[in-house]
Amino acid sequence: MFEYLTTQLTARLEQLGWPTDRLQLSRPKKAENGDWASNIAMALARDLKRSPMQIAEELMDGFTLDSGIVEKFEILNPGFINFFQSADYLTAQVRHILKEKDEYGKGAFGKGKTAQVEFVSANPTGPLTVGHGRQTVLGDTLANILSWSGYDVTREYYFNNAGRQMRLLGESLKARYMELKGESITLPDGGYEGMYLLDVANSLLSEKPDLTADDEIDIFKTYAEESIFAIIKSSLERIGVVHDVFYNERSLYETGKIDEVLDILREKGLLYDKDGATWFKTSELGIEQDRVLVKSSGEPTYRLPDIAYHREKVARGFDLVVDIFGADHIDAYPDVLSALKVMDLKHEHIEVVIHQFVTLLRSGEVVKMSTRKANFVTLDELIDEVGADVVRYFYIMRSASSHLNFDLDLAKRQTDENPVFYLQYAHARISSIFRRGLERGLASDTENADLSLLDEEFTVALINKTLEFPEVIDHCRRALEVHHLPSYLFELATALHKFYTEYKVIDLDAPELSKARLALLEAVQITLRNGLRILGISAPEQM
RNA sequence: GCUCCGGUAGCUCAGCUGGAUAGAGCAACGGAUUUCUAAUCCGUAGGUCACAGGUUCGAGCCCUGUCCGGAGUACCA
Repeated sequence: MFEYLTTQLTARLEQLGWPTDRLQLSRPKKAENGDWASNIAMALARDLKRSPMQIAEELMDGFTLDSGIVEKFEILNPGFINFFQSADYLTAQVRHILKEKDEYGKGAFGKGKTAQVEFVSANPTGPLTVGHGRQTVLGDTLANILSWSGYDVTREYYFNNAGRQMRLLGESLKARYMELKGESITLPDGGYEGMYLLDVANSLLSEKPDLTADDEIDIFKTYAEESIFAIIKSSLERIGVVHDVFYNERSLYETGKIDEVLDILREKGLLYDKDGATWFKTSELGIEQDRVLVKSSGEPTYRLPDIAYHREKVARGFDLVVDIFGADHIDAYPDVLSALKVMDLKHEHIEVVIHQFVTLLRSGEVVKMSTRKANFVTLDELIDEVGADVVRYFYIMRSASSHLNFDLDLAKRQTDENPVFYLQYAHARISSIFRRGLERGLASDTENADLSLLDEEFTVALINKTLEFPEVIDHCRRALEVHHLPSYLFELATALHKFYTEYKVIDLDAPELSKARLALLEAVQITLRNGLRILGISAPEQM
């Protein structure tokens, strides 16, 4: 209906010689204002120098619409045009859902296009924390949304196993290892104190008991990296996240990509040496101050490989590139983007999603996060405590730009008040009705059901809710915001529960109506299941 | 100081690129079950959309300023 009205109204506007780019259609909040509404008359009032009501009248005068789709329209003060859908259209849409099944909600916007979503990208220096968790679920869900919008999506994890941090990790492991052998070696300054390194040291000791303090740091570094990556990957797997590409920063050095960036920038006259370091004249590119790309020690800062990496992303030819960062990396991307700009590379297709921090609440108290891990802070521990489904839902139920309060007490409640179970219950409830129907000899018979019987108030409301699903997916895709989906599914579940309370589905005295309602419930369940699948949350048959 | 995010009901938050009487969950209070799962539904109450100006037919949303909270402002990532 949206597409139909859009094309019809656009044609009408052209016919009158009025601008078409201001056309907007939205769903009114109140049912009495119709199923779709346009504010075009008010939007054009200024240009046409006429009253919105007059414009609406002229626009709609003699304008005929397919009665199989639009039953009627009304013009209301101050100039809204409200469209009401026909009953035939409604039932046709239910049939559409039943036909689409697992495909219902998929869009065509990204058809034939590729997208890359980079997320997590934590260096293998320790287990994923609760903070990484938000980014993990956010990125994966967004990738699902893009995939549902038609894109061919690559999920990518970028990591750095060169440089100072990893050397510190190796030294920290070495210290732990020696500690186990009874030698006291102090942790390096700024080293990693987490107890997980003790576990790693233990397994290293059992595999290679003969290492000494004189052995190469690389042995420890490599072992630490591999062990910790195994921990990280297992956490990702537990929460249902699979990356297609693990991109190693080191390869950028080996292939000379790092030097290429320096050469290009130098050629552009945007590099200079000062105090033994190489500086990038970002101040000439609208950034407050110049940045160091290569330290006086000869090691690059993180900015340089980041730039080279993004140059590679551009070269790889994605139609859309999405970077997910935590708020603490907020200053990293302007440098990268401005570097791409001066290298004359495409950059408009790169989108950055920044998410704010996560605060854990237990018994109403903030759980203090410390790198020394006094309280539980790892993603694994969170999954242990509340389960993967709940973790996924809670992480994306709020907009990424908002601070997230993760209420552990609410998350752990298995019985009540927990929105995850509310959603899953809606799905299970439908399955339960199907089972009941089968017992009584009433199977869902979508082919022969007379859907025109579905005309009661809360039934129509429920159908309308299921029809919003593709719009919600598209909204998430446009805005690169995933939190609209859980909100929507919650509303859909509410509409279902309301329907359930008002009407009896299995009614042996009214088999035709029962069949129609069963067909509708099948459409609702399809919608719920597809939505839950995008969220990466299970859809139980019974609870 | 500067940059970014936030400030909406007691609490946690929505509010779809400016639209119709600002919404939901939780908490509080009151109701609904001989009936397909009550893990549900209905009702009541709760608001100076931080504050002050501005833009226009219309502002929670846009602009300017102020206040409060968070993040950043490294030759850490």
